[in-house]
Amino acid sequence: MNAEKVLDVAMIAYWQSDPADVSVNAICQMAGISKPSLYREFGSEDGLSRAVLDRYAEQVLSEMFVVLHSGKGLRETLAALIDFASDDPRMETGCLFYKMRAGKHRLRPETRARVEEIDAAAKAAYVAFLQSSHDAGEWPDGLPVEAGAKYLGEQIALAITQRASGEDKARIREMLALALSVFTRP
Amino acid sequence: MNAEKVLDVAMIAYWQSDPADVSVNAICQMAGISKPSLYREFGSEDGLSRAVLDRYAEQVLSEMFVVLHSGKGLRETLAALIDFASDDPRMETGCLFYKMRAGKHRLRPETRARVEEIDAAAKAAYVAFLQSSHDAGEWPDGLPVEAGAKYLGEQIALAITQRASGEDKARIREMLALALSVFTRP
DNA sequence: GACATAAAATACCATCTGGTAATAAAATGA
DNA sequence: TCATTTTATTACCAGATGGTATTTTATGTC
Repeated sequence: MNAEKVLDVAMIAYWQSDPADVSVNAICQMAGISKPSLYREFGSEDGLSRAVLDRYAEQVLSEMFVVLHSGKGLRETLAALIDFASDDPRMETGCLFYKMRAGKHRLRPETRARVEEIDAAAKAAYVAFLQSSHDAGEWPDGLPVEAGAKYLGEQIALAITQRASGEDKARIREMLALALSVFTRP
Repeated sequence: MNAEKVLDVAMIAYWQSDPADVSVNAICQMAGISKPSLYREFGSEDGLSRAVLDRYAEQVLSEMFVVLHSGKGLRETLAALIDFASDDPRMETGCLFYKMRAGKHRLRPETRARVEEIDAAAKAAYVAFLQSSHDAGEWPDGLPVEAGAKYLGEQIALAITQRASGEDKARIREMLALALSVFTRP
């Protein structure tokens, strides 16, 4: 019984469809283990999904944060975000974190709390990025950093969520670029 | 056994939480009827949810379309859409149609087909509205009408979906206004 | 080999789901 | 008034869900 293998199997299953649509039984079957084994390792379904989310955060989400903390300019970073959201093959079936956030009311306490933590961390990263752009003077007048950060985060989430529903990549890029053009207005 | 009353009860339940989280049993209990009564009237859960969606379309969605077909100018209509999405008390718990669309993979065939119909009708309404704005000359260069329509529709959906998650109305308005400002750039 | 210990699996539990067969109640017609 | 037909209810079904008590299998130690 390999805990890491189980986490991988569960992560892929949750990620490709939706956490709410994948049962503990199905995960056991896919991982080739018995249910009591899984429950001894993770305690509950909540414990499992929380562990999966942890793994997803450090394996996938961390790379998104890298883009935000690259220290490059506003335009370049926005372009990288657009590339990631609309073209990266890893986001082809959407983002597990956004799927969990969208169905937050269906999550049990541990996982839900972790989702909120990550959400707060992401928001902080967006704020830090936009604040540094503001300090560098590349920032439109009359738009508070906090509001811009929230807006940016939601637009990225929307784009990635649309990837999960099979939307055309070119169109997603087009729309996201349009949405983010408010940051680079002449 | 009053079919309309059952539809009302089911609509409110689906609308306030989420279609996927309300069981047939729960609806029967809330409506004070027995399950076989419901099944004789609507045939299946799919039949019920489809009937609920029909009712929702003619009672609620129709009013959104009225705004689009009012014949007013671009700015005024966008302002009305922003008002509706971010302030209308009926959207306080989100939009039943958007909830169904977001969980489309969980719907059975009848209801799913109806969702797709309504989606197409909404898209057509957005296109018609933007086309008339284009013909009136109040339209930014370099943005195809089709792309603008899709963008507009998704931004409204995003705003209303955020209402369902308890987001602050003022902030939603702020973000939606920012997103739609691309249509009224100087 | 015998024995304790840890890890696994089988088989089960209560609860819920959508859906129905059998049945009782009530309305309707002659 | 009595028989027929509608309408509603009770009681049930098979299947799935999250979760466990019990039993089996392996692993090391004397």
